[in-house]
Amino acid sequence: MSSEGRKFQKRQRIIEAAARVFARKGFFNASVAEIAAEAGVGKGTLYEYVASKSDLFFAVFEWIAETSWTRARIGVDSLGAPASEKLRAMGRSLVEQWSGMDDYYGLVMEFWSASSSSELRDRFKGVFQEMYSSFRGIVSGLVREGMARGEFRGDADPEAVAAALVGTWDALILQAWFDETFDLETTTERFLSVVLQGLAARPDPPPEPSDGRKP
Amino acid sequence: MSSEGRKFQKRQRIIEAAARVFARKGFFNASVAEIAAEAGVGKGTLYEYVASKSDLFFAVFEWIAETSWTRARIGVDSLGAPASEKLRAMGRSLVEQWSGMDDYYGLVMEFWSASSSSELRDRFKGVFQEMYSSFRGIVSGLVREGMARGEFRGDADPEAVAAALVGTWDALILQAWFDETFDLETTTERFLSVVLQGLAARPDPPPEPSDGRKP
DNA sequence: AAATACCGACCGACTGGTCAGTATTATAAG
DNA sequence: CTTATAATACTGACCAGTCGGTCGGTATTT
Repeated sequence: MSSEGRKFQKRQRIIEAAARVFARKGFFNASVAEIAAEAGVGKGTLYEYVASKSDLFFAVFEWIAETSWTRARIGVDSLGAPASEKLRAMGRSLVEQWSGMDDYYGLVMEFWSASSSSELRDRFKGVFQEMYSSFRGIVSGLVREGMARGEFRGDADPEAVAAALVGTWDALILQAWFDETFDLETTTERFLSVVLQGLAARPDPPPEPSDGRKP
Repeated sequence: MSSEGRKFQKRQRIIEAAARVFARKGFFNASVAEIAAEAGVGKGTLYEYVASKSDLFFAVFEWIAETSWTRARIGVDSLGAPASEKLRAMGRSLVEQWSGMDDYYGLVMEFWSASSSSELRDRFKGVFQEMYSSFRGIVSGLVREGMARGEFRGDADPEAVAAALVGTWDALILQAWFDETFDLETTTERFLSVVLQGLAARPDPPPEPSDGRKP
């Protein structure tokens, strides 16, 4: 393997080791020495691959954001399905994904916290905003699709629904993380049903009245 | 004033000073010396009133939790109003409250983060769970009320709706915190409308059709 | 004059980052 | 293939600085 490739790989090893340690201890309680040990390298070596502890933390953030983001899109591609089905699939896939990320969830807290103070704020905030915004974009796109198809009411506000829905998923996952007795799947599913019910075009009155009479 | 009372008052002064400093700097970057200075006392004196930095942090947490909790209940007391109206009022009051708490919002991050690592985890987690659970209780109570009145569909799941709704409010407030261009009021209002629409007993959207005819 | 409240210099523990020196690998020459 | 040499990778003892918490002594109240 090329020298470049090896360097990259070792850097990645360090990042993943750091992710584990940061998840266990939090940013401030994690010492660089411990991270180096976890990665199986000397402290000095670690500093050959990252510029500082903060940089390392940000690299971990980017890595997690990247992987979780690519995974998050699963399920939206069921072509031709009704928008409501796509939204359901999306919810399921999100919930499923995060349920398997227990180990790293503490990191997310740490990221949020970092994005609200410290010198890293701006960098974190930017990535966060970007991520959420793309995510909202997908969801609002689905809502619009449903509206265009006549599946959803025409007077819905796609942006508002998307923002809220994304937020709800987030919050419910968070809640499940806090309270292991919380039934994430069921709650997500049922609430989404209510929302979809609220979004549905009126099922009762025929969309094309044409019963021969006029008001 | 009694010696007891004065002690209590000075402790409170220290707690509030700590809240400011923690909000500015975060738990780890805030030094006890700075907090003492902000409170206008010597470091040694501070330690007459709190046992440790961690203790102080937890005291701040309890204080914020207490005050924000008491404020959060505003608006639910509009007796006799339809459940949907009460829910709307609740949403408004929450949004309004947190919009005014900008200064302390960073603290919330810090609390979440603390509740996911460090020795303080269990204490924080407990209070958080308690708070959310009571809050969900109020909301699910409102939903049940609406169901009993025949205002909401009979097959709704009050727990699920409550959990999700509380989560949504949280998440939207968070979003507004991250993105100052975000229109919190409108989004909250519109999404709640969708949800209420989905909860409504009759899936008959127009509130005042009243063209004189019946389907 | 006793008791209480207050103070900040000081201590030990710890940490991020550095660097002089060692080990390993790549390259060149014989 | 072997040896010599340059280059790269690696290491952990060490440094400078910070911080939570203590304590002996001073000011204030009772």
